[in-house]
Amino acid sequence: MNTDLQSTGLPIAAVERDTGLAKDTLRVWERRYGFPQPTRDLNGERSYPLEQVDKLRLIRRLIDQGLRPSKIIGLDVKALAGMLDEIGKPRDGGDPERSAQFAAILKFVRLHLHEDLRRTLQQLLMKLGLQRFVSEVVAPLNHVVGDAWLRGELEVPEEHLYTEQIQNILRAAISAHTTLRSGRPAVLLTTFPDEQHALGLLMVEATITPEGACCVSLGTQTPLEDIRTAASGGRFDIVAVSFSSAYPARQAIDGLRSLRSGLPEEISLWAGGAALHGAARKLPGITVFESIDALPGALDAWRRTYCATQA
Amino acid sequence: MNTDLQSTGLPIAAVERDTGLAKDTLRVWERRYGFPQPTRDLNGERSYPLEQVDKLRLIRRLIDQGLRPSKIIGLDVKALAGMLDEIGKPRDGGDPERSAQFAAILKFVRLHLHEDLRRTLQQLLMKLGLQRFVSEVVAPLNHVVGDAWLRGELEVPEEHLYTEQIQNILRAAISAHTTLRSGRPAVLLTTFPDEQHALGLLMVEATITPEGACCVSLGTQTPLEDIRTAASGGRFDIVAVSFSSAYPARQAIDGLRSLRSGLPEEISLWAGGAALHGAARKLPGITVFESIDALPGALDAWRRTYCATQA
DNA sequence: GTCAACATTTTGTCCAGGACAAAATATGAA
DNA sequence: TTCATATTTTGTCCTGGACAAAATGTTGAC
Repeated sequence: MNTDLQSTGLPIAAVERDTGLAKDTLRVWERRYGFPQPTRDLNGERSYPLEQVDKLRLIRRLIDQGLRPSKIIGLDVKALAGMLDEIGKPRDGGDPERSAQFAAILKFVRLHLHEDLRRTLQQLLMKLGLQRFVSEVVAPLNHVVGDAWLRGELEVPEEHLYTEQIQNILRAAISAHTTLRSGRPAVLLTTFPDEQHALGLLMVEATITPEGACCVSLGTQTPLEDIRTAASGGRFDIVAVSFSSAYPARQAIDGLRSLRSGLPEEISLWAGGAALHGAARKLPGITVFESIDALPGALDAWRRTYCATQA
Repeated sequence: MNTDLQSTGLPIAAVERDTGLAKDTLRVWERRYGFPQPTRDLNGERSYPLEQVDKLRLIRRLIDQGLRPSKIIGLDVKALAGMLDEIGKPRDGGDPERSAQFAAILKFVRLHLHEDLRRTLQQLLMKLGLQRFVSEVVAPLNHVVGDAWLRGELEVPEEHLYTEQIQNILRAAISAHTTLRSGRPAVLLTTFPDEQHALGLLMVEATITPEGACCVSLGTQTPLEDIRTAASGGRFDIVAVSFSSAYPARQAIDGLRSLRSGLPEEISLWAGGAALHGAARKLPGITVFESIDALPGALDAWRRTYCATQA
């Protein structure tokens, strides 16, 4: 930990934490591509200037979007930011009133106006109801915030503030729907070991709890084997797993296949999240969600298949 | 990711994730102490047998408790488990009825009886009220669960289940106390970059929100510099930081001192958590909490100092 | 045209073993 | 006791080589 809050450069371990790039990767990039090019401190250890760390962050985001290091590592910060803009664009295009609201919310996040943020979200929740709030506000807002973060327009605490507030509102709303003790289906929610994002799980829970499903969330990062035993032992009907956009698609697919084969046939496996777009056909026996809106329909379908009576 | 759910040995990266011991550390222990002694796979890469990983986990826990690698790395699993038992003992010793309740809760956690777990906690919350629930149930339960986890009596998903349920209950209860728009003091809650545990923050929030404080949580892992700017820019009166027992004491102390010096004098800095026990005198200008029970008193003291009128 | 099989390049992670500063402990003085 | 100083322990960093897995490019069959 730096003794000064102001420091001229970060040690390699801090850069690893900040950018998510492994120490080995940072060193091998330096060797291969000549970037980053940290200065050395008195002990001959790498010290990364803040601008280089910023650029590394941008590069990291672009790689998560499918670009390759060698293609982009030589570009300057402006060009990288431009590419992220391009990628962020194809979204949006909804109701202009809603868009304006999103812009306002983003402003609240940026200016740390937590009161206004909370109030605005709460009002939207009241107006729309939980399910529409999730699909029409939270989901697109995640994209807006994600894009802003991608472009470096948000700092860490802003992103945290946003996530916390959304979580608070969703959790509160979910717990207001006092679930049926033994609602069906019983759904086990969690993520794979390298996935830290819990928001997707909450969105799922918020969408299907009002439909009478009985959700139990294990939070993030549950080992595969443990998901299997928890699902089998807990009389669950469905295991639902979510993946954020940064999660490696291959790892998700392999993991899901492996989990599917280890799970009793009568337990359904549901999966969704940005990492799985277009991967449905590679995952036989698994219900892949391209959008959160598909959840209620899938729930109905499940009930028609497995239950004589509707809930 | 392993293709098989069953595998004979884990690669070094998986062991790093599982045990929290850096790859470099694993390799240097092997060189110095002869343990762990992984087999090699076809590519000559380390493959750690599960028993060795289990032992590493125990060693990790003991090191977190202040023991040193060279003293314990040669012991067998049984001896290590025994030492953890010793350390876990000095707790307990409360109301026998309450102890029985804790044992029951622990059983629910172990057996994944989420319904019973939720119901029992909810009942205790109703009976005791939020503040007493936190100090008389959540705090000691954390110890009980933490000790069980330390001894390897709980698996990952059980620990997750417990944490999730407590979080759900606390968040719901907190949001029921619709905070005064501009309650005083305004408190910014967060943790340092290497601290992932959010439960401490929620406990603080649950304890002081009913007292009329206005809490904003940034969640875990906010960079020091960002805490500073967020606090200064957001008109906060108090910054509160929590540390779990695994957090390195030195790092906490250095970080707090640094944060204190970077923060305007009129903003108070509060800190608490297992990592800080007995560290109060090393932290002048910082309010260090040995127990969650001290929070309401400190809040009163703050109000007497900084406000003419009580809230 | 799509798809599968194969060849090539790119890329991340692993390895060894040396070095060294920071943390923990032991030792001695006030 | 409490402080300052020496010694040991311990985690992290270093270099530069190696190589498998992933991504991409190519070919040929359908």
